[in-house]
Amino acid sequence: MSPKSSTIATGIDRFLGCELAGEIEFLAARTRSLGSARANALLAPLGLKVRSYSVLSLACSDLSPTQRELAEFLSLDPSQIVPLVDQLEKGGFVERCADPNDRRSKVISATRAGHTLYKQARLATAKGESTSMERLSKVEQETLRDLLSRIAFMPAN
Amino acid sequence: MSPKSSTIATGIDRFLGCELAGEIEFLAARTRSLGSARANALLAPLGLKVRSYSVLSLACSDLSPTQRELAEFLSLDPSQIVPLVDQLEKGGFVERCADPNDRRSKVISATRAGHTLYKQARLATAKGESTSMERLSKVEQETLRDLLSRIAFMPAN
DNA sequence: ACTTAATCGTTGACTTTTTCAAGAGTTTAA
DNA sequence: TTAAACTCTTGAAAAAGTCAACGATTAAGT
Repeated sequence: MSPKSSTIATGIDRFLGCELAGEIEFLAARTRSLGSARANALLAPLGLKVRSYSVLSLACSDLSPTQRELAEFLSLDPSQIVPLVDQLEKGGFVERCADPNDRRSKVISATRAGHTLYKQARLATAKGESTSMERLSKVEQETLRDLLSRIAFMPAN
Repeated sequence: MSPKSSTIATGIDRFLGCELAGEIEFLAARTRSLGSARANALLAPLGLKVRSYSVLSLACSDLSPTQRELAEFLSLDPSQIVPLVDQLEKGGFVERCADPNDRRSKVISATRAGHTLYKQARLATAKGESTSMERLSKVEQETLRDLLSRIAFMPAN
């Protein structure tokens, strides 16, 4: 047995010590790439992708997000939100409601069916996340979440 | 003064407590998005983007990566490496060398000019990274790097 | 040795994602 | 009341991602 024991050797181990592997932007990119591939696979049976899942998640919150807010929070162009909401609306999972405070905006809220779908989808992403994090202890997982959230919401400056 | 004091209010603060904001995959996506936008802006004067910078970085290591290895390490399709190396080669920063062990492979290595360019580029990305991480202490930064690198290199399973 | 299967870089076609400018309707400020 | 700013939407164009196939080369099976 030339590789250690448990996991499959990927062949990139010899790059682990290189300078690039120490840059958080690179690490974040790889983390996202692996994570979203996994999440997409788990969400596919529900007819969702990571993007549409994210919109559904916010629509299921009690925060009544506008499309503009969805775009900013999800790091997307406002024009990218349109087809995402279109598709969820077509499936009957989400509704565009008039914003009482500002008739320019449209507030996205989940229907009953949307909430039901989200419950299942959330289980899928939670499963993916626990797979991604399986090499970290519970405490480490919370630390990671905290540190990441502190740099993920920096103002544009 | 309605916003606190220092930093610009982005308007997404009210979403910080939502369920999605607690998912690492989402946090990694936002981190990458902010980070690569900043890095691209800093690398642009050098004629590089994050992608080409990453290839150059590995070419400057003493690891003699093949294109296949570059693809795997950078989470890209092998066919995406081709134009990246083409461009760097055209600029005289990188060379495709025959792999003595396997004539199918091509080893990518940096030229003198490539090393020079990389030194400057590395300064740019380091500056971007320190901006990204400015809300974290030095110890926290190292913790984040360690935790992320442990989940960023999981085997495919 | 010889055939078969697998791998590497490359190309080309195709889909998806990203980016950007502009338009119609609405709100805010002057 | 006009002008400027903002929201959603559309459409076009560029960039990125996916995938199958090819020639050249290596590895495996017999």
